[in-house]
Amino acid sequence: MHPINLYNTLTRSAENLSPMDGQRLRFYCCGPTVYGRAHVGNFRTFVMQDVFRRVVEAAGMETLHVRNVTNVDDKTIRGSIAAGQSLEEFTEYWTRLLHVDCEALSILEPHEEPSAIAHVPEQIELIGQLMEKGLAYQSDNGSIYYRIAAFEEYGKLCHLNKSDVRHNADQRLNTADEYDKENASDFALWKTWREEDGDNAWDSPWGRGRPGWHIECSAMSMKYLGESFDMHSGGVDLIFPHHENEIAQSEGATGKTFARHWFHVAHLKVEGEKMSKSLGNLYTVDDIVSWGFEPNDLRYSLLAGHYRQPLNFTKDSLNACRSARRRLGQFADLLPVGLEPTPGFSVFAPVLDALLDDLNTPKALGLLHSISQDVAADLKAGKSEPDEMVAIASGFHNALLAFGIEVPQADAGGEEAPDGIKDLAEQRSAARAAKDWTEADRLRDELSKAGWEMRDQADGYELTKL
RNA sequence: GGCGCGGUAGCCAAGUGGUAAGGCCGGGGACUGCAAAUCCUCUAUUCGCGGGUUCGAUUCCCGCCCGCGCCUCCA
Repeated sequence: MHPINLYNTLTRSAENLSPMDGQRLRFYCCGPTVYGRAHVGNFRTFVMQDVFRRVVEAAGMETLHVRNVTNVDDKTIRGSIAAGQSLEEFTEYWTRLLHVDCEALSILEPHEEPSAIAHVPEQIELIGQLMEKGLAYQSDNGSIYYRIAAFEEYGKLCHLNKSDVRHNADQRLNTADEYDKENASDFALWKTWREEDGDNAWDSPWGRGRPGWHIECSAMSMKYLGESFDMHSGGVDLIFPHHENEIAQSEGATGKTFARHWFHVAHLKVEGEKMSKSLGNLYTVDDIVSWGFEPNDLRYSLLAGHYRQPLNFTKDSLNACRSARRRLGQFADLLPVGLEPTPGFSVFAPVLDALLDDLNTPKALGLLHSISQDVAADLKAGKSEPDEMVAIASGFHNALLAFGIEVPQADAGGEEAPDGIKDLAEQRSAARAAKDWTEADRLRDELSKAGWEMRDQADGYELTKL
């Protein structure tokens, strides 16, 4: 069992991480708000969280992976009302599509996937503890707020001094909500019912209402992982305020360290621009597929940059990654097939080392290519021992699993051509046999116009759908 | 104002106090009737700029220029 070295936002340094209980590495991932299709930016975070899990497991550790879906908030409530559906119906619909996309991207299912709707009692219980400890208070309008002045360590994750916080720095805040708080930086634990909430209200000791956003993650992570666990993660935008507030809620209530290690994934840009609804660049997995790429091309491209660095997502990068994946596929075709895979990375061990070193996926992918080329050169030069090849093929296979990358294989077989296309192809073969190049070229053009590419091979031809 | 990140070939992107991984694109070659695919091969005397430390710096230090992120509900 190798520990993984991972940058910890809390300490601003890379630290070794292994299960604190010596058994399973328990970690929590902040999932999406399910009010629409998840976009490539969301998936950068989810793919990196997935690679974290795969690498940790490849290093011989067991995991307990919890990823929530947020289904009680302004956007889901507004969306469900607009759609004329219950909040459950509405958010279950988008959760199902999330699962479809995750599967397409080879993202492993978390062991638990709790949602806020299903954990209202746990959240109420936690708020009650905070009330008892004087860390929360009820305002005149009935809502419950967290009293950050009472939590000494507030700001330790995002490294902001309370005095340095510029309140409402980017003018996004709805100031109408702000009057009832003792301090502008206090945040809502329980929101009292308002007209626009419709039927979405639960009874609590403080009246009908709904939980605030941050409390669900504190309640659910501690329910499934315990009051203290190994790692907590999400996109960088969650560092403040979401994760800072989770720490305040959880550590305030239990007096114990919440998550030991905080892992945050930098944001994705699209064609050099910030992603935003107004720019219309919140691309989805379906968009990528409609451009003619495979979801795995997207996955590869999300691993092509280091997770702590902003990554620029472009169609060019998808093209590059598709080619790179094909290249790996060509290598895979050289390896023996049908063998019982063995554990271990063999000559590909440096790939795992790079991944264990703060999830250096760009370096690891580079090594995957360069080692593959070395192996291929040895194979072609007849310098490799057949029994070595079993371990090497397994090592390659295991390395791909650690990335969650799939490579196209020659024997995968494409789409079957319809009869009309096959007829044209046969005619062209005949023309070629007769050395009638003009007719052969004409038929190739005709096939191309019909959407099929015909490639001549030594012993026949291959048809590929364009 | 506070905190933080980055500037490496046409593009993407690793990296180290001892002289630049890898991928894509592009060039050349093999193969092919021609293509495509594939294979082989080439492509940064140089790492934003200016100083300093050092036998030696892209890598450490200082200054500057440029770009970016966060500072209350966006992965």
